Amino acid sequence: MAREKIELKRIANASARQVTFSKRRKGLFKKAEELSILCAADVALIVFSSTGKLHDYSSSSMKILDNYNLYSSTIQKDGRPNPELESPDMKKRKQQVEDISQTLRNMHGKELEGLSLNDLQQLEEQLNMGLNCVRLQKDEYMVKEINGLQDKIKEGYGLRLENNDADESFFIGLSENKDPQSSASVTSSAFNFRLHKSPNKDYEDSDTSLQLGLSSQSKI
Amino acid sequence: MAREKIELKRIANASARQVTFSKRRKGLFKKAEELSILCAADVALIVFSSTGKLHDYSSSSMKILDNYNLYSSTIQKDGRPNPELESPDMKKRKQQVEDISQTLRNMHGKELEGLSLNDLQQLEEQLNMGLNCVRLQKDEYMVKEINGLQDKIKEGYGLRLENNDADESFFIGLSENKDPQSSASVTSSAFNFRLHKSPNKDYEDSDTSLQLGLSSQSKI
DNA sequence: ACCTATTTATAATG
DNA sequence: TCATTATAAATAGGT
Repeated sequence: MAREKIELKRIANASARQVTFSKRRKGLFKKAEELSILCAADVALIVFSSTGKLHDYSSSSMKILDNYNLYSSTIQKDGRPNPELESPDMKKRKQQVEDISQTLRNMHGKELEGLSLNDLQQLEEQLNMGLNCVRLQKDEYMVKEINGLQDKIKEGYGLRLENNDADESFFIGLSENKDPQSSASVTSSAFNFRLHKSPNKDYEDSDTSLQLGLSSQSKI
Repeated sequence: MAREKIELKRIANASARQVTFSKRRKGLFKKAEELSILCAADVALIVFSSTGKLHDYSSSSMKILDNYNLYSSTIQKDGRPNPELESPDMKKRKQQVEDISQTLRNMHGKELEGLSLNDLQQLEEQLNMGLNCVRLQKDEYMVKEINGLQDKIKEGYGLRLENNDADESFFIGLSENKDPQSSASVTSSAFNFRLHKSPNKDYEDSDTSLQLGLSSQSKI
């Protein structure tokens, strides 16, 4: 649109390229604004010059982007996001991950050095309560399993003995505990069966390396 | 740029506005691409029509935006981000928070229903190990404190008795344990002093509501 | 930065 | 949406 038509390819001369960049960038931003006004559209535009300088425009209703998410789009040449220009939203999310991970590491007994005595006692209490719940759940699980197996065996008995007087004393009487909070000090009475474990290791002393999170869950 | 000049304001007629939107959007995207090619610039452009439809362009070196962060910029009119158009990066981060939170809830003995017996045993083991570490750290903390106090008292004695034969049998002999892993089964030997607690509650039965995370840390 | 010949974009219309 | 076309706007090259 000028004295002569130019080919659509990178302008070789660096200073000519810079001049053209300035002119066309201005034009592009103007057109972006016109579009947003004339057509009531939301427009957001980011331009990096070849020297790396950032220019951006966003229409009023997208102004939120300015301090929200648009800056999170500012990827550097290498494809990594620029943390300087990260959105507050992403920053918040990252901080959240960091905080929870720290709590989780503490619950695994790691990085306790900075904690006060009060923190440590709270932590101990939480771990104790968690442990209680887990043991109760484990008990419940196993009680169900055992009852199921007993039912199966009984059934087999019934078939073979044609519903005659089978020796019921074979079976343990187990009742399922629905409410984990109802039995007070279950800690020591909890089953401690070992499954899938080599028998020569004591439970409390197991040197199984600390698993941070269960198999299906994220690493810290 | 046409038969006649138009005023820079929202086009009143809806269908005329739609036509102009189509034409000008096409022009804007063309100019954006030209700028990126001619000037070796990185350009990213997002346009929402007034009907809410999304159009976007990004130059090749910003293509990363397509599956990275640009879509996280797509805020809806109400200012909330649209989860549909969230960046994979943000999705990943959110999932991470969700996963870790789930692990943390499990460690607090919550939402155990879906876990297998194996999961429950792993969890129990982790909690046991964490508890050991926390108790060791607490012991260490208190041993230091006690030693410090004893030193202070000794000092006072020394001043008052002018370094004469004070009754040293008053002091407990305590050694600091630097390595938490070195003493094997500390669980039952750990101190269980209660600080900042009402004395009428038993430790194991405490109905203190479950605190998810320490005071300085995030809620789940 | 400005100038201006020329190209390009596009408003109105069909 | 597509095509036409008169006109406005953008801009390449020169200063």
